[in-house]
Amino acid sequence: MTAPEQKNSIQVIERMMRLLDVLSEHPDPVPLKTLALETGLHPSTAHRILAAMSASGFVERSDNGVYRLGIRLLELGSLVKSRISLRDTAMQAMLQLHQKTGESVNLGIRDGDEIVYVERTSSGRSAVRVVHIVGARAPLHVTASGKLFLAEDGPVKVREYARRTGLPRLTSTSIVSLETLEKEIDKVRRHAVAYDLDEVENGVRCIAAGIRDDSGSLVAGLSLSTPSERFNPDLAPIIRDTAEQISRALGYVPPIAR
Amino acid sequence: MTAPEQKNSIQVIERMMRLLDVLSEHPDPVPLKTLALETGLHPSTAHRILAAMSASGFVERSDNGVYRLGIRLLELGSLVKSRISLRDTAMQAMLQLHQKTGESVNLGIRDGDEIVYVERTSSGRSAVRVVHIVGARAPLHVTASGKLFLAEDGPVKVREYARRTGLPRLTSTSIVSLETLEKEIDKVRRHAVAYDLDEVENGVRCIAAGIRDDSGSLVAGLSLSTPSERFNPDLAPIIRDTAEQISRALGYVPPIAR
DNA sequence: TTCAGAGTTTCACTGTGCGAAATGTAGCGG
DNA sequence: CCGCTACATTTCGCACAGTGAAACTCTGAA
Repeated sequence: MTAPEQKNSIQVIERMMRLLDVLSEHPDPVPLKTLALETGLHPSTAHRILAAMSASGFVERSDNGVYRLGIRLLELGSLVKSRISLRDTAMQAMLQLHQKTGESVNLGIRDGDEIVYVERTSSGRSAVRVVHIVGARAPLHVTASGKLFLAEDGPVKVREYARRTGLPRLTSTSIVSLETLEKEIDKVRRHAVAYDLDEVENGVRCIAAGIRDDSGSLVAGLSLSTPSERFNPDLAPIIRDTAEQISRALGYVPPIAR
Repeated sequence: MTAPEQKNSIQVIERMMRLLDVLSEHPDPVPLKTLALETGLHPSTAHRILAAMSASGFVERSDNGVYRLGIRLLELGSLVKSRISLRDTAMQAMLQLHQKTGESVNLGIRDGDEIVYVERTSSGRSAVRVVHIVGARAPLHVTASGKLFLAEDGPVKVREYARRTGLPRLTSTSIVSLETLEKEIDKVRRHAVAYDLDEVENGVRCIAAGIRDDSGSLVAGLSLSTPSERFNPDLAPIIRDTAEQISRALGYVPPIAR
């Protein structure tokens, strides 16, 4: 089997896509016969592929035997949407912030007990290394963005996080006691901004503010990283403003003043 | 080839779904090696299936060779969403309820033993996170909407549900015994309204009422979610009225008063 | 430059997906 | 009720489509 057609091609998957295409063209549920006709597949072949897709939720088969697109597509589609809109929306604002400040700007999202950096504007001036590279991860309690998520969690979850992780030390200034962490988190909550002062990597400091989506959820941390000697806390308001700008673009509606 | 495994099963499609599952669990793009490891597939097999999915838009492969879920899933997912016929009908009433109460309103439908959230009005005031995101799922017995569906099932099916799922605990207040669940379901039946008191997510409470279609079937749960400290059971009648309004619009005819 | 690791391509092999045929089901009309 | 039709579902022998191992290529780090 060396046909040139084999390149980038698996027959079953292509047939499956054809079935999904036909289903997507029909507003109403579709019977097997129609699907077989419009895809050109043998009815028993179509039947079997539809059964496999039905088992995985890609297709839904009702009692009277008609098929429509299934709920798994909605779930996966929602993931795609949420992952695209955050990055695309954030990137422009990040580049502007980068130009204003001359420092690297990072976008970090939460994955369990860690921050994962998913976007970054590059800066020739930055001495920042390993930690803030796209794809890199770091524990919540030593990163500015991570502290935002812990502040969102509330005291019980912060304690659970501390117990679960043991608050590992990365540098001599890392927070390693629950008491210190809780105090830090309180400050984060009050100021809606967080700092990382040489806590994850020696010689690197960050300021971060939270990005929220249309449901009000904290979905990412926007952080500015600088070498320690260039650290400037006066940049906090501008970082907060940028994060708020991105949040609004994501559909976030700030709380009514109380 | 007569293995019992063949029932409802096509190996390539199952492998494809496994790859999609892994990608859905990773917020960031994933390299081939990781995908092969986490799915247990041989790298060349994974590579080929990913290439086939990439050709159809189910997966997107970037220049540096990492993979993420693709745009075709968003397209198909949007179709699924738009075709849930109750969506348009419900949305207007949901927005009104949202305005009246200032809280987030969710529309959840049943998929087997879980509730899937298919619509949501956003609220800047809500601290609600992961669970009620569009596309998210949660077990029936710990969600207000889910309890409506269990009440509709009847005692035999509720017992089967409990046996089948083991009533997994999500929080310290989750219902985990059949006896407690049956009592709760009885209350739901009597009041035509259901509650979720920190049972699926700490710090979040819901009130839900059922939406019925023209055949009288329960087709969705309309729920109002609030942070626990803002929980107000006095909102139950207004939620019930809104659900009834939507039901009527779907052609539901209430039973003759008795 | 070399080397290691990841990604990509090739190919012999076999078991998985295939279509034809048989069987089952539902609805309709007499 | 029975017979018919159309569609759906299941069965099964078969061959080719999908497979994994090996070879090859590429990339980045030392």
